[in-house]
Amino acid sequence: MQEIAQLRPEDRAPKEELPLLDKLRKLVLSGEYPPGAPLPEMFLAQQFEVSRTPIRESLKQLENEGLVEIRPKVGTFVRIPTRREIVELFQLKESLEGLAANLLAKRGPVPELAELTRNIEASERAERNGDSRAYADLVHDFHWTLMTGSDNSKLVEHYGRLMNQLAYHRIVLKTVERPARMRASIAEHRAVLDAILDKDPIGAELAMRGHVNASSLAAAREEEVQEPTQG
Amino acid sequence: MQEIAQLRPEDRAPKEELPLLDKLRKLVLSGEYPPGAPLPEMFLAQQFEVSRTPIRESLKQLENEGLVEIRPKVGTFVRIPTRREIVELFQLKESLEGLAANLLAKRGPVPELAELTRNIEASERAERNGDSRAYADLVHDFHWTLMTGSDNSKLVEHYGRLMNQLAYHRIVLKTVERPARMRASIAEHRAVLDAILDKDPIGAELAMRGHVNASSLAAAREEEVQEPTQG
DNA sequence: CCTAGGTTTGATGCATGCAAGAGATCGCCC
DNA sequence: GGGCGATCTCTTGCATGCATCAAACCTAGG
Repeated sequence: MQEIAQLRPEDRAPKEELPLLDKLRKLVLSGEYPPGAPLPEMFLAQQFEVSRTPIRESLKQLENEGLVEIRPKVGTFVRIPTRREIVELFQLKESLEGLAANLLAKRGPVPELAELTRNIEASERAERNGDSRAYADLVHDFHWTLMTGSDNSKLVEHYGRLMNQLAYHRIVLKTVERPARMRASIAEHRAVLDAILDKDPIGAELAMRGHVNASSLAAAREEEVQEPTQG
Repeated sequence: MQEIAQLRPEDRAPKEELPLLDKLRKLVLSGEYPPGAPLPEMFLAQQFEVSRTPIRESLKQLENEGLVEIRPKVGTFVRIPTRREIVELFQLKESLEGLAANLLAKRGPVPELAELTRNIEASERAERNGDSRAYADLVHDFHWTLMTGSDNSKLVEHYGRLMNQLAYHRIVLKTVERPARMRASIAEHRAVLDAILDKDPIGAELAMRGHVNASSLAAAREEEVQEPTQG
Protein backbone atom coordinates (compact mmCIF):
# COMPACT_ATOMS: atom_id res chain seq x y z
CA MET A 1 0.00 0.00 0.00
CA GLN A 2 2.99 2.27 -0.32
CA GLU A 3 2.65 3.03 -3.97
CA ILE A 4 -0.72 4.67 -3.61
CA ALA A 5 0.87 7.32 -1.44
CA GLN A 6 2.55 8.53 -4.59
CA LEU A 7 -0.79 9.23 -6.17
CA ARG A 8 -0.71 12.95 -5.72
CA PRO A 9 -2.30 15.34 -8.16
CA GLU A 10 0.92 17.26 -8.52
CA ASP A 11 2.65 14.20 -9.85
CA ARG A 12 0.61 14.00 -12.99
CA ALA A 13 -0.08 16.24 -15.89
CA PRO A 14 -3.02 18.58 -15.32
CA LYS A 15 -6.22 16.85 -16.26
CA GLU A 16 -7.35 17.77 -19.72
CA GLU A 17 -11.04 18.53 -19.76
CA LEU A 18 -13.13 16.32 -21.91
CA PRO A 19 -14.05 17.98 -25.18
CA LEU A 20 -17.69 17.01 -24.97
CA LEU A 21 -18.26 18.73 -21.66
CA ASP A 22 -16.57 21.85 -22.97
CA LYS A 23 -18.71 21.87 -26.06
CA LEU A 24 -21.89 21.52 -24.07
CA ARG A 25 -20.81 24.18 -21.62
CA LYS A 26 -20.00 26.56 -24.42
CA LEU A 27 -23.37 25.81 -25.95
CA VAL A 28 -25.05 27.02 -22.79
CA LEU A 29 -22.72 29.92 -22.06
CA SER A 30 -22.87 31.20 -25.60
CA GLY A 31 -26.56 31.73 -25.19
CA GLU A 32 -27.28 29.61 -28.23
CA TYR A 33 -29.88 27.93 -26.09
CA PRO A 34 -31.79 30.59 -24.17
CA PRO A 35 -32.50 30.26 -20.47
CA GLY A 36 -35.25 27.78 -19.87
CA ALA A 37 -34.67 26.03 -23.17
CA PRO A 38 -34.86 22.25 -22.99
CA LEU A 39 -31.77 20.16 -23.66
CA PRO A 40 -33.04 16.70 -24.67
CA GLU A 41 -30.44 13.98 -24.40
CA MET A 42 -31.45 12.35 -27.66
CA PHE A 43 -31.14 15.59 -29.58
CA LEU A 44 -27.73 16.45 -28.14
CA ALA A 45 -26.60 12.87 -28.70
CA GLN A 46 -27.15 12.98 -32.43
CA GLN A 47 -25.98 16.59 -32.49
CA PHE A 48 -22.57 15.49 -31.22
CA GLU A 49 -22.72 12.03 -32.78
CA VAL A 50 -22.39 10.11 -29.54
CA SER A 51 -24.78 8.07 -27.47
CA ARG A 52 -26.90 9.36 -24.64
CA THR A 53 -24.56 8.07 -21.95
CA PRO A 54 -21.71 10.60 -22.29
CA ILE A 55 -24.29 13.33 -22.84
CA ARG A 56 -25.97 12.41 -19.58
CA GLU A 57 -22.69 12.48 -17.71
CA SER A 58 -21.83 15.89 -19.07
CA LEU A 59 -25.25 17.29 -18.28
CA LYS A 60 -24.89 16.12 -14.71
CA GLN A 61 -21.62 18.00 -14.52
CA LEU A 62 -23.24 21.13 -15.87
CA GLU A 63 -25.96 20.76 -13.28
CA ASN A 64 -23.25 20.56 -10.62
CA GLU A 65 -21.77 23.75 -12.07
CA GLY A 66 -25.14 25.44 -11.80
CA LEU A 67 -25.60 26.01 -15.51
CA VAL A 68 -28.46 23.64 -16.20
CA GLU A 69 -31.21 22.12 -14.19
CA ILE A 70 -32.24 18.49 -14.38
CA ARG A 71 -35.81 17.78 -13.47
CA PRO A 72 -36.11 14.03 -12.87
CA LYS A 73 -38.15 12.20 -15.42
CA VAL A 74 -38.88 15.48 -17.16
CA GLY A 75 -35.75 16.80 -18.77
CA THR A 76 -32.76 19.10 -18.63
CA PHE A 77 -33.15 22.84 -19.06
CA VAL A 78 -30.85 25.82 -19.28
CA ARG A 79 -30.96 27.29 -15.83
CA ILE A 80 -32.33 30.71 -15.10
CA PRO A 81 -30.53 32.36 -12.21
CA THR A 82 -32.71 34.38 -9.89
CA ARG A 83 -32.13 38.04 -9.27
CA ARG A 84 -31.11 37.15 -5.78
CA GLU A 85 -28.49 34.67 -6.93
CA ILE A 86 -26.95 37.33 -9.15
CA VAL A 87 -26.58 39.64 -6.17
CA GLU A 88 -25.09 36.82 -4.15
CA LEU A 89 -22.62 36.00 -6.89
CA PHE A 90 -21.51 39.60 -7.11
CA GLN A 91 -20.89 39.62 -3.36
CA LEU A 92 -18.77 36.52 -3.72
CA LYS A 93 -16.97 37.98 -6.69
CA GLU A 94 -16.00 41.02 -4.68
CA SER A 95 -14.58 38.87 -1.92
CA LEU A 96 -12.67 36.50 -4.19
CA GLU A 97 -11.15 39.23 -6.32
CA GLY A 98 -10.20 41.13 -3.21
CA LEU A 99 -8.43 38.06 -1.97
CA ALA A 100 -6.62 37.69 -5.27
CA ALA A 101 -5.38 41.28 -5.13
CA ASN A 102 -4.29 40.73 -1.56
CA LEU A 103 -2.35 37.58 -2.39
CA LEU A 104 -0.76 39.06 -5.48
CA ALA A 105 0.43 42.06 -3.49
CA LYS A 106 2.25 39.69 -1.17
CA ARG A 107 4.05 37.87 -3.96
CA GLY A 108 6.60 40.46 -4.90
CA PRO A 109 7.85 40.88 -8.46
CA VAL A 110 6.10 38.44 -10.76
CA PRO A 111 5.42 38.61 -14.50
CA GLU A 112 1.77 39.32 -13.86
CA LEU A 113 2.60 42.80 -12.61
CA ALA A 114 4.03 43.82 -15.95
CA GLU A 115 1.10 42.25 -17.71
CA LEU A 116 -1.34 44.23 -15.59
CA THR A 117 0.57 47.41 -16.34
CA ARG A 118 0.41 46.74 -20.06
CA ASN A 119 -3.26 45.89 -19.71
CA ILE A 120 -4.10 49.24 -18.15
CA GLU A 121 -2.20 51.10 -20.83
CA ALA A 122 -4.02 49.17 -23.52
CA SER A 123 -7.32 49.82 -21.78
CA GLU A 124 -6.66 53.55 -21.85
CA ARG A 125 -5.94 53.38 -25.55
CA ALA A 126 -9.11 51.41 -26.16
CA GLU A 127 -11.10 53.92 -24.14
CA ARG A 128 -9.65 56.85 -26.10
CA ASN A 129 -10.42 55.09 -29.37
CA GLY A 130 -13.90 54.20 -28.21
CA ASP A 131 -13.18 50.55 -28.92
CA SER A 132 -15.60 49.06 -26.45
CA ARG A 133 -15.06 45.57 -27.78
CA ALA A 134 -11.33 45.63 -27.12
CA TYR A 135 -11.98 47.35 -23.81
CA ALA A 136 -14.30 44.58 -22.66
CA ASP A 137 -11.70 41.97 -23.53
CA LEU A 138 -9.04 43.88 -21.63
CA VAL A 139 -11.22 44.16 -18.55
CA HIS A 140 -11.75 40.44 -18.73
CA ASP A 141 -8.02 39.87 -19.04
CA PHE A 142 -7.23 42.22 -16.16
CA HIS A 143 -9.40 40.34 -13.74
CA TRP A 144 -8.17 36.95 -14.85
CA THR A 145 -4.53 37.98 -14.79
CA LEU A 146 -5.04 39.19 -11.26
CA MET A 147 -6.66 35.88 -10.38
CA THR A 148 -4.01 33.64 -11.84
CA GLY A 149 -1.39 35.96 -10.40
CA SER A 150 -2.68 35.17 -6.94
CA ASP A 151 -0.96 31.82 -7.32
CA ASN A 152 -3.87 30.06 -5.64
CA SER A 153 -5.31 27.38 -7.89
CA LYS A 154 -8.28 26.72 -5.63
CA LEU A 155 -9.18 30.37 -5.69
CA VAL A 156 -8.98 30.33 -9.47
CA GLU A 157 -11.10 27.21 -9.56
CA HIS A 158 -13.88 28.69 -7.47
CA TYR A 159 -13.67 31.95 -9.33
CA GLY A 160 -14.07 30.10 -12.59
CA ARG A 161 -17.23 28.41 -11.40
CA LEU A 162 -18.56 31.71 -10.21
CA MET A 163 -17.75 33.50 -13.44
CA ASN A 164 -19.39 30.80 -15.49
CA GLN A 165 -22.64 31.66 -13.84
CA LEU A 166 -22.05 35.38 -14.03
CA ALA A 167 -20.75 35.36 -17.59
CA TYR A 168 -23.93 33.62 -18.42
CA HIS A 169 -25.83 36.34 -16.67
CA ARG A 170 -24.02 38.96 -18.70
CA ILE A 171 -25.09 37.27 -21.87
CA VAL A 172 -28.66 37.08 -20.74
CA LEU A 173 -28.92 40.72 -19.81
CA LYS A 174 -26.30 41.92 -22.26
CA THR A 175 -24.75 44.07 -19.60
CA VAL A 176 -22.07 46.37 -20.97
CA GLU A 177 -20.15 49.11 -19.27
CA ARG A 178 -21.12 52.54 -20.40
CA PRO A 179 -18.47 54.95 -21.66
CA ALA A 180 -18.93 57.08 -18.56
CA ARG A 181 -18.03 54.11 -16.40
CA MET A 182 -15.02 53.09 -18.47
CA ARG A 183 -12.73 55.88 -17.36
CA ALA A 184 -13.58 55.42 -13.70
CA SER A 185 -13.07 51.70 -14.05
CA ILE A 186 -9.62 52.16 -15.52
CA ALA A 187 -8.67 54.49 -12.70
CA GLU A 188 -9.80 51.86 -10.22
CA HIS A 189 -7.72 49.23 -11.98
CA ARG A 190 -4.74 51.51 -11.71
CA ALA A 191 -5.38 52.08 -8.01
CA VAL A 192 -5.44 48.33 -7.47
CA LEU A 193 -2.22 47.84 -9.37
CA ASP A 194 -0.52 50.73 -7.55
CA ALA A 195 -1.35 49.15 -4.20
CA ILE A 196 -0.02 45.82 -5.43
CA LEU A 197 3.19 47.43 -6.65
CA ASP A 198 3.49 49.11 -3.26
CA LYS A 199 3.25 45.66 -1.66
CA ASP A 200 0.17 46.80 0.21
CA PRO A 201 -2.09 43.72 0.41
CA ILE A 202 -4.80 45.38 2.45
CA GLY A 203 -4.85 48.43 0.26
CA ALA A 204 -4.95 46.26 -2.83
CA GLU A 205 -7.79 44.19 -1.45
CA LEU A 206 -9.82 47.23 -0.47
CA ALA A 207 -9.23 48.89 -3.82
CA MET A 208 -10.24 45.76 -5.66
CA ARG A 209 -13.34 45.28 -3.59
CA GLY A 210 -14.33 48.86 -4.13
CA HIS A 211 -13.83 48.40 -7.84
CA VAL A 212 -15.86 45.21 -8.06
CA ASN A 213 -18.56 46.74 -5.94
CA ALA A 214 -18.74 49.80 -8.18
CA SER A 215 -18.91 47.60 -11.25
CA SER A 216 -21.63 45.53 -9.69
CA LEU A 217 -23.66 48.59 -8.91
CA ALA A 218 -23.21 49.79 -12.46
CA ALA A 219 -24.35 46.41 -13.75
CA ALA A 220 -27.34 46.48 -11.43
CA ARG A 221 -28.22 49.92 -12.70
CA GLU A 222 -28.05 48.59 -16.24
CA GLU A 223 -30.53 45.93 -15.27
CA GLU A 224 -32.87 48.53 -13.87
CA VAL A 225 -32.82 50.24 -17.22
CA GLN A 226 -33.47 47.05 -19.11
CA GLU A 227 -35.95 45.47 -16.73
CA PRO A 228 -37.60 48.21 -14.72
CA THR A 229 -40.40 46.08 -13.39
CA GLN A 230 -39.54 42.86 -11.72
CA GLY A 231 -40.96 41.29 -8.56
CA MET B 1 -41.78 30.87 -25.44
CA GLN B 2 -43.32 32.71 -22.55
CA GLU B 3 -43.84 29.78 -20.28
CA ILE B 4 -40.18 28.93 -20.04
CA ALA B 5 -39.58 32.29 -18.42
CA GLN B 6 -41.39 30.91 -15.42
CA LEU B 7 -38.77 28.25 -14.99
CA ARG B 8 -36.93 29.91 -12.16
CA PRO B 9 -35.19 27.94 -9.45
CA GLU B 10 -37.01 29.86 -6.75
CA ASP B 11 -40.32 28.57 -8.05
CA ARG B 12 -39.61 25.00 -7.17
CA ALA B 13 -38.74 23.12 -4.06
CA PRO B 14 -35.02 22.93 -3.33
CA LYS B 15 -33.53 20.02 -5.17
CA GLU B 16 -33.15 17.01 -2.93
CA GLU B 17 -29.75 15.46 -3.34
CA LEU B 18 -29.73 11.94 -4.62
CA PRO B 19 -29.11 9.42 -1.88
CA LEU B 20 -26.53 7.50 -3.85
CA LEU B 21 -24.27 10.50 -4.35
CA ASP B 22 -24.52 11.32 -0.67
CA LYS B 23 -23.63 7.80 0.31
CA LEU B 24 -20.61 7.75 -1.94
CA ARG B 25 -19.48 11.15 -0.73
CA LYS B 26 -19.81 10.08 2.86
CA LEU B 27 -17.85 6.96 2.05
CA VAL B 28 -14.96 9.12 0.91
CA LEU B 29 -15.25 11.81 3.57
CA SER B 30 -15.53 9.31 6.38
CA GLY B 31 -12.11 8.01 5.50
CA GLU B 32 -13.44 4.50 5.13
CA TYR B 33 -11.48 4.41 1.94
CA PRO B 34 -8.07 5.94 2.53
CA PRO B 35 -6.57 8.49 0.15
CA GLY B 36 -5.32 6.78 -2.94
CA ALA B 37 -7.62 3.80 -2.51
CA PRO B 38 -9.23 2.58 -5.72
CA LEU B 39 -12.99 2.83 -6.16
CA PRO B 40 -13.90 0.23 -8.80
CA GLU B 41 -17.30 0.81 -10.35
CA MET B 42 -18.21 -2.88 -10.26
CA PHE B 43 -17.44 -3.16 -6.57
CA LEU B 44 -19.43 -0.07 -5.64
CA ALA B 45 -22.26 -1.19 -7.89
CA GLN B 46 -22.83 -4.42 -6.05
CA GLN B 47 -22.05 -2.69 -2.76
CA PHE B 48 -25.05 -0.40 -3.29
CA GLU B 49 -27.05 -2.89 -5.33
CA VAL B 50 -27.31 -0.77 -8.44
CA SER B 51 -25.73 -0.96 -11.85
CA ARG B 52 -22.54 0.75 -12.90
CA THR B 53 -24.34 3.61 -14.63
CA PRO B 54 -25.55 5.56 -11.58
CA ILE B 55 -22.25 4.82 -9.86
CA ARG B 56 -20.38 6.33 -12.77
CA GLU B 57 -22.52 9.46 -12.71
CA SER B 58 -21.95 9.92 -8.99
CA LEU B 59 -18.23 9.37 -9.29
CA LYS B 60 -18.06 12.04 -11.96
CA GLN B 61 -19.78 14.41 -9.57
CA LEU B 62 -17.30 13.59 -6.86
CA GLU B 63 -14.49 14.24 -9.29
CA ASN B 64 -16.03 17.61 -10.02
CA GLU B 65 -16.12 18.25 -6.28
CA GLY B 66 -12.46 17.40 -6.04
CA LEU B 67 -12.88 14.39 -3.79
CA VAL B 68 -11.88 11.64 -6.19
CA GLU B 69 -9.78 11.41 -9.27
CA ILE B 70 -10.75 9.52 -12.39
CA ARG B 71 -7.86 8.32 -14.49
CA PRO B 72 -9.26 7.36 -17.88
CA LYS B 73 -9.18 3.67 -18.64
CA VAL B 74 -7.46 3.04 -15.33
CA GLY B 75 -9.87 3.69 -12.50
CA THR B 76 -11.21 6.05 -9.87
CA PHE B 77 -9.21 6.78 -6.74
CA VAL B 78 -9.73 8.74 -3.55
CA ARG B 79 -7.93 11.96 -4.19
CA ILE B 80 -4.93 13.05 -2.17
CA PRO B 81 -4.79 16.81 -1.78
CA THR B 82 -1.36 18.32 -1.94
CA ARG B 83 0.09 20.35 0.86
CA ARG B 84 -0.15 23.36 -1.34
CA GLU B 85 -3.85 22.84 -1.99
CA ILE B 86 -4.51 22.70 1.73
CA VAL B 87 -2.84 26.06 2.18
CA GLU B 88 -4.83 27.46 -0.71
CA LEU B 89 -8.06 26.17 0.74
CA PHE B 90 -7.32 27.77 4.09
CA GLN B 91 -6.71 31.08 2.36
CA LEU B 92 -10.06 30.75 0.64
CA LYS B 93 -11.72 29.72 3.88
CA GLU B 94 -10.47 32.85 5.58
CA SER B 95 -11.88 35.03 2.84
CA LEU B 96 -15.27 33.31 2.64
CA GLU B 97 -15.82 33.24 6.38
CA GLY B 98 -14.77 36.86 6.59
CA LEU B 99 -17.36 37.67 3.98
CA ALA B 100 -19.99 35.75 5.91
CA ALA B 101 -19.25 37.67 9.09
CA ASN B 102 -19.40 40.90 7.14
CA LEU B 103 -22.75 40.10 5.58
CA LEU B 104 -24.23 38.88 8.83
CA ALA B 105 -23.20 42.07 10.58
CA LYS B 106 -25.18 44.02 7.99
CA ARG B 107 -28.35 42.03 8.48
CA GLY B 108 -29.51 43.35 11.83
CA PRO B 109 -31.38 41.22 14.32
CA VAL B 110 -31.76 37.69 13.02
CA PRO B 111 -32.20 34.40 14.88
CA GLU B 112 -28.65 33.40 14.07
CA LEU B 113 -27.30 36.00 16.48
CA ALA B 114 -28.96 34.34 19.44
CA GLU B 115 -27.81 30.98 18.23
CA LEU B 116 -24.22 32.17 18.02
CA THR B 117 -24.48 33.57 21.53
CA ARG B 118 -25.76 30.27 22.85
CA ASN B 119 -23.04 28.50 20.91
CA ILE B 120 -20.28 30.46 22.57
CA GLU B 121 -21.73 29.85 26.01
CA ALA B 122 -21.95 26.15 25.30
CA SER B 123 -18.39 26.19 23.98
CA GLU B 124 -17.16 27.71 27.23
CA ARG B 125 -18.93 25.00 29.20
CA ALA B 126 -17.42 22.32 26.99
CA GLU B 127 -14.00 23.84 27.41
CA ARG B 128 -14.34 23.94 31.20
CA ASN B 129 -15.51 20.33 31.22
CA GLY B 130 -12.73 19.29 28.91
CA ASP B 131 -15.27 17.81 26.54
CA SER B 132 -13.26 18.15 23.36
CA ARG B 133 -15.78 16.16 21.38
CA ALA B 134 -18.64 18.51 22.15
CA TYR B 135 -16.33 21.45 21.66
CA ALA B 136 -15.40 20.32 18.17
CA ASP B 137 -19.06 20.00 17.24
CA LEU B 138 -19.78 23.46 18.60
CA VAL B 139 -16.94 25.00 16.63
CA HIS B 140 -18.33 23.32 13.55
CA ASP B 141 -21.80 24.69 14.32
CA PHE B 142 -20.50 28.19 14.98
CA HIS B 143 -18.89 28.47 11.58
CA TRP B 144 -21.87 27.00 9.78
CA THR B 145 -24.36 29.16 11.63
CA LEU B 146 -22.33 32.17 10.66
CA MET B 147 -22.32 30.99 7.07
CA THR B 148 -26.01 30.32 6.75
CA GLY B 149 -26.64 33.53 8.66
CA SER B 150 -24.94 35.46 5.87
CA ASP B 151 -28.10 34.82 3.87
CA ASN B 152 -26.05 34.18 0.75
CA SER B 153 -26.82 30.76 -0.70
CA LYS B 154 -24.02 30.93 -3.24
CA LEU B 155 -21.52 31.69 -0.53
CA VAL B 156 -22.80 28.72 1.45
CA GLU B 157 -22.58 26.57 -1.65
CA HIS B 158 -18.96 27.42 -2.35
CA TYR B 159 -18.10 27.14 1.32
CA GLY B 160 -19.61 23.67 1.38
CA ARG B 161 -17.47 22.55 -1.52
CA LEU B 162 -14.43 23.99 0.15
CA MET B 163 -15.19 22.38 3.49
CA ASN B 164 -15.73 19.02 1.88
CA GLN B 165 -12.14 19.07 0.81
CA LEU B 166 -10.89 20.46 4.09
CA ALA B 167 -13.03 18.21 6.27
CA TYR B 168 -11.50 15.42 4.34
CA HIS B 169 -8.09 16.80 5.10
CA ARG B 170 -8.94 16.96 8.79
CA ILE B 171 -9.81 13.30 8.73
CA VAL B 172 -6.64 12.40 6.96
CA LEU B 173 -4.39 14.27 9.33
CA LYS B 174 -6.67 13.95 12.36
CA THR B 175 -6.14 17.58 13.18
CA VAL B 176 -7.62 18.55 16.52
CA GLU B 177 -7.40 21.79 18.40
CA ARG B 178 -5.26 21.55 21.45
CA PRO B 179 -6.62 22.63 24.83
CA ALA B 180 -4.35 25.63 24.82
CA ARG B 181 -5.89 26.79 21.57
CA MET B 182 -9.48 26.24 22.70
CA ARG B 183 -9.70 29.18 25.06
CA ALA B 184 -8.17 31.56 22.55
CA SER B 185 -10.48 30.27 19.86
CA ILE B 186 -13.55 30.92 21.98
CA ALA B 187 -12.39 34.45 22.69
CA GLU B 188 -11.99 35.00 18.97
CA HIS B 189 -15.47 33.71 18.34
CA ARG B 190 -16.77 36.13 20.93
CA ALA B 191 -14.90 39.01 19.31
CA VAL B 192 -16.49 38.15 15.98
CA LEU B 193 -19.94 38.01 17.49
CA ASP B 194 -19.43 41.26 19.38
CA ALA B 195 -18.53 43.04 16.15
CA ILE B 196 -21.58 41.56 14.46
CA LEU B 197 -23.82 42.67 17.32
CA ASP B 198 -22.27 46.13 17.04
CA LYS B 199 -23.26 46.14 13.38
CA ASP B 200 -19.63 46.54 12.45
CA PRO B 201 -19.20 44.59 9.20
CA ILE B 202 -15.55 45.48 8.69
CA GLY B 203 -14.68 44.72 12.29
CA ALA B 204 -16.53 41.42 12.08
CA GLU B 205 -14.78 40.49 8.88
CA LEU B 206 -11.36 41.33 10.24
CA ALA B 207 -12.02 39.48 13.48
CA MET B 208 -13.23 36.45 11.60
CA ARG B 209 -10.28 36.45 9.25
CA GLY B 210 -7.92 36.75 12.14
CA HIS B 211 -9.61 33.83 13.80
CA VAL B 212 -9.55 31.62 10.74
CA ASN B 213 -5.96 32.53 10.11
CA ALA B 214 -4.99 31.68 13.68
CA SER B 215 -6.81 28.37 13.42
CA SER B 216 -5.10 27.61 10.15
CA LEU B 217 -1.73 28.29 11.64
CA ALA B 218 -2.58 26.04 14.55
CA ALA B 219 -3.64 23.32 12.17
CA ALA B 220 -0.45 23.73 10.18
CA ARG B 221 1.55 23.44 13.36
CA GLU B 222 -0.30 20.24 14.14
CA GLU B 223 0.78 18.91 10.81
CA GLU B 224 4.36 19.78 11.51
CA VAL B 225 4.15 17.70 14.63
CA GLN B 226 2.59 14.78 12.89
CA GLU B 227 4.62 14.92 9.72
CA PRO B 228 7.92 16.55 10.55
CA THR B 229 9.57 15.60 7.29
CA GLN B 230 7.78 16.43 4.11
CA GLY B 231 9.17 17.93 0.87
C1' DC C 1 -67.89 26.33 -23.01
C1' DC C 2 -65.34 24.55 -19.08
C1' DT C 3 -63.70 20.84 -16.28
C1' DA C 4 -62.25 16.15 -14.86
C1' DG C 5 -60.50 11.72 -16.00
C1' DG C 6 -58.22 8.38 -18.77
C1' DT C 7 -54.93 7.71 -22.39
C1' DT C 8 -51.05 8.51 -25.16
C1' DT C 9 -46.62 10.24 -25.80
C1' DG C 10 -42.21 11.44 -25.07
C1' DA C 11 -38.60 11.89 -22.16
C1' DT C 12 -35.54 10.15 -18.62
C1' DG C 13 -33.35 6.31 -15.30
C1' DC C 14 -31.17 2.30 -15.17
C1' DA C 15 -29.38 -2.32 -16.58
C1' DT C 16 -26.57 -4.73 -19.62
C1' DG C 17 -23.26 -5.97 -23.42
C1' DC C 18 -19.26 -5.19 -25.95
C1' DA C 19 -14.92 -3.04 -27.28
C1' DA C 20 -10.63 -0.58 -26.14
C1' DG C 21 -6.91 0.57 -23.42
C1' DA C 22 -3.57 0.60 -19.43
C1' DG C 23 -1.00 -2.01 -16.37
C1' DA C 24 0.70 -6.33 -14.61
C1' DT C 25 2.41 -10.73 -15.41
C1' DC C 26 4.93 -14.09 -17.45
C1' DG C 27 8.27 -15.86 -20.56
C1' DC C 28 12.13 -15.27 -23.64
C1' DC C 29 16.47 -13.68 -25.00
C1' DC C 30 20.91 -11.77 -23.97
C1' DG D 1 20.57 -12.82 -13.40
C1' DG D 2 18.72 -8.78 -15.75
C1' DG D 3 16.27 -6.45 -19.38
C1' DC D 4 12.77 -6.55 -22.83
C1' DG D 5 8.55 -7.77 -25.17
C1' DA D 6 4.12 -10.05 -25.89
C1' DT D 7 0.18 -11.55 -23.71
C1' DC D 8 -3.43 -11.37 -20.56
C1' DT D 9 -6.46 -9.53 -17.34
C1' DC D 10 -8.98 -6.06 -15.25
C1' DT D 11 -10.79 -1.80 -15.66
C1' DT D 12 -13.28 1.85 -17.83
C1' DG D 13 -15.99 4.10 -22.03
C1' DC D 14 -19.70 3.87 -24.70
C1' DA D 15 -23.89 2.01 -27.14
C1' DT D 16 -28.29 0.12 -26.70
C1' DG D 17 -32.78 -1.72 -24.83
C1' DC D 18 -36.45 -1.65 -21.67
C1' DA D 19 -39.15 0.02 -17.73
C1' DT D 20 -40.88 4.10 -15.54
C1' DC D 21 -43.02 8.28 -14.99
C1' DA D 22 -44.44 13.23 -15.77
C1' DA D 23 -46.90 16.05 -18.74
C1' DA D 24 -49.77 16.95 -22.55
C1' DC D 25 -53.80 15.55 -25.08
C1' DC D 26 -58.04 14.01 -26.09
C1' DT D 27 -62.60 12.86 -24.81
C1' DA D 28 -66.79 12.60 -22.16
C1' DG D 29 -69.76 14.71 -18.86
C1' DG D 30 -71.83 18.74 -16.66
